[in-house]
Amino acid sequence: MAEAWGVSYATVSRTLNGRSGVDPKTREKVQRVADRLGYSPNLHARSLKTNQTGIIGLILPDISNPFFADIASAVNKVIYAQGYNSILCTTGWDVEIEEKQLSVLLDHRVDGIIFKPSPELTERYANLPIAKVMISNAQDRRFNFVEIDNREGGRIAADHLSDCGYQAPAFIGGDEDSRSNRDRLRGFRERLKERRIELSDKTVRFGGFSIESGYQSVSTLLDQSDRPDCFFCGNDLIALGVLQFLSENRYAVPNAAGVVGFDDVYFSSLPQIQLTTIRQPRHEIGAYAAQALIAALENDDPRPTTHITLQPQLIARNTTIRQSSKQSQETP
Amino acid sequence: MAEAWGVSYATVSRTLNGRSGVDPKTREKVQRVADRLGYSPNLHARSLKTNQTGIIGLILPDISNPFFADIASAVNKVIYAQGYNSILCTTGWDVEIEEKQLSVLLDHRVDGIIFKPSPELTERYANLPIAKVMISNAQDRRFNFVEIDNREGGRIAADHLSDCGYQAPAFIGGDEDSRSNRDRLRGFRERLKERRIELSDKTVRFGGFSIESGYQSVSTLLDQSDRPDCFFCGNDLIALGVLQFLSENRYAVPNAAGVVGFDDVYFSSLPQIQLTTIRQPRHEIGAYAAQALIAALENDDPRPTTHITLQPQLIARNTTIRQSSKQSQETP
DNA sequence: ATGAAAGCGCTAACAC
DNA sequence: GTGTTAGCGCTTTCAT
Repeated sequence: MAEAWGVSYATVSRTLNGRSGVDPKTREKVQRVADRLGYSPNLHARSLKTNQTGIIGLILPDISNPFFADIASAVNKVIYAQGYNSILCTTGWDVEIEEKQLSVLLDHRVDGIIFKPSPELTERYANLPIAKVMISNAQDRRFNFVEIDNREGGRIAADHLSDCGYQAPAFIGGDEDSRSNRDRLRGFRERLKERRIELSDKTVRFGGFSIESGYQSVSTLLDQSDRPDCFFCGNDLIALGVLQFLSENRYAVPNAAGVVGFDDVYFSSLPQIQLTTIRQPRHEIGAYAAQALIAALENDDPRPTTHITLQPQLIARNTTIRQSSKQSQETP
Repeated sequence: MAEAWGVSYATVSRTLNGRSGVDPKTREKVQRVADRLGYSPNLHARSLKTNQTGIIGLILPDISNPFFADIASAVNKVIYAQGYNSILCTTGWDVEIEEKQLSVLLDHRVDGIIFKPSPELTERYANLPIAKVMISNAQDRRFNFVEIDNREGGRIAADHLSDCGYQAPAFIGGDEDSRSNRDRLRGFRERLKERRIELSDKTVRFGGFSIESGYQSVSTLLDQSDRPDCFFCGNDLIALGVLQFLSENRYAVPNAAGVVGFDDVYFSSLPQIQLTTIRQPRHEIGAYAAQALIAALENDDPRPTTHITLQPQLIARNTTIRQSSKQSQETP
């Protein structure tokens, strides 16, 4: 701000930051000049001095995936309200890009980060001397985290498919390295076992978290001799791919084949889709994560304090056989 | 970087930025120390000096909308590759928030911005002394812009619905203030007129760009005495809302009612949806915008040079009556 | 090839 | 209530 005006820089700073100790008249005068000049404070200079940037870093795999888009959206809503902004980094599920992006965020001296890590990078994140919140995963109490009880989600799916009377379940996952996916499979398998249904390795497939991947996997599974009669999918995109293949190949859903997704992306509820799925409260994930980060930012004790495990929920729709009984239906 | 090591800051700077004029031995030594210390350059300090931040601002209405999510995704992909990062700001279609976010970006001294403006703020953007690319809209040659020929999109829809034999078209738009929406309506109406079909004001409705809005609007339209037999919707979300209502109320699509969307969001192609729509090349929009911005950044002449108008395309699927003839079908 | 030093725009003592 | 000033971590002349 041009100091061509008759006050010192200190006074300007005090005024513009609403600090006390400025004569109301001076304050008003400065404010007017600032407005007239369209003054915009240089946040970099401020950051240099204060070691605060008002920016939080968000590392997510893929924002074209509505699941992450909604999380990002919820995070932003919360942090905007607190005067923060975010730099969103997407990794495309690529570890190297993720590492690179992380460095960039650090170079930008973000106040904190919210991230969905690839497993390989967990240690790297753990050692970061910065406020952070991890989304999903690992029950690693070195972090603040917000996660979904994926194992329970798997159990819920197993119960439901079994209740529906399906006999030959299959699991179609995304990335095999994904911890959340493994947990879903684990819960699925263990609950099936309790119900005396075996989930053989031949009916477990991994691909990616995409429509195409689901389409591919189900095509392979139905080529085998022991055909599954139902599919628990790692996410809704995969399930949509499965449904697409089933529809194209004239498999009757839900009677000839049941499909359960994971996430409850918003279009899963459309009348034309009506996908039975395990809902993750995406908005809550993002909102809680943001709140946790802001709490960490305002807390000088660096030890993690937030460990939130959110419960998934069965949303029974039309891609599995309707049960008359006690299930939770979409419209109770 | 602690200067506890026997070289001057200048040498460190030269080394780390790959400037010439450093003895290879010194260079290596410095590099090693930097690596060992996990040195992370303070980008704010650098920015203060260089007036460059390597950050570009992205202002979009709503990232939960897959249309904008895909644009953001494409933008990021391109700018990452050039060593830039982005701050993504979402406005929730709220002008005040948009203005606020814009100020924040300016305070952060972003190198440039890519934005989808609300009409009220266009002047504000125009006066910004910063590299910028506008997405969609206004044919305003004061800007670099990447836009869709919305009017042509409306004409295409009119041609198609008319070819299908529908007689009583309706238009269900999003925000009435949206220029792109008005252009679609304009093209729609003018082409209908050429074909001797009148689009009365009673069959034109606006709401928002959401499923709920489409659902509401169609319900009102079908309550009227002159019932439309087909709907051209401002975007695919609206169309999905329309389809939902139609499905719940047992209107047979496409025979009793035709529906055309706009955007071709990826789930519109699902077997269960098969929405006829006017495709916008979302990825191209984002990619071109990013390229244009980078070009502007590297060009010291501030005058806008990029004016790209992308053509929408009819994707005929199952929510309109199939034509045997010359239409462009999804799978030719 | 390297160092010294100024200065980017701001904040926060500290003095008056 | 206001001004002076040091310094945040860098880049970049200008000397040497």
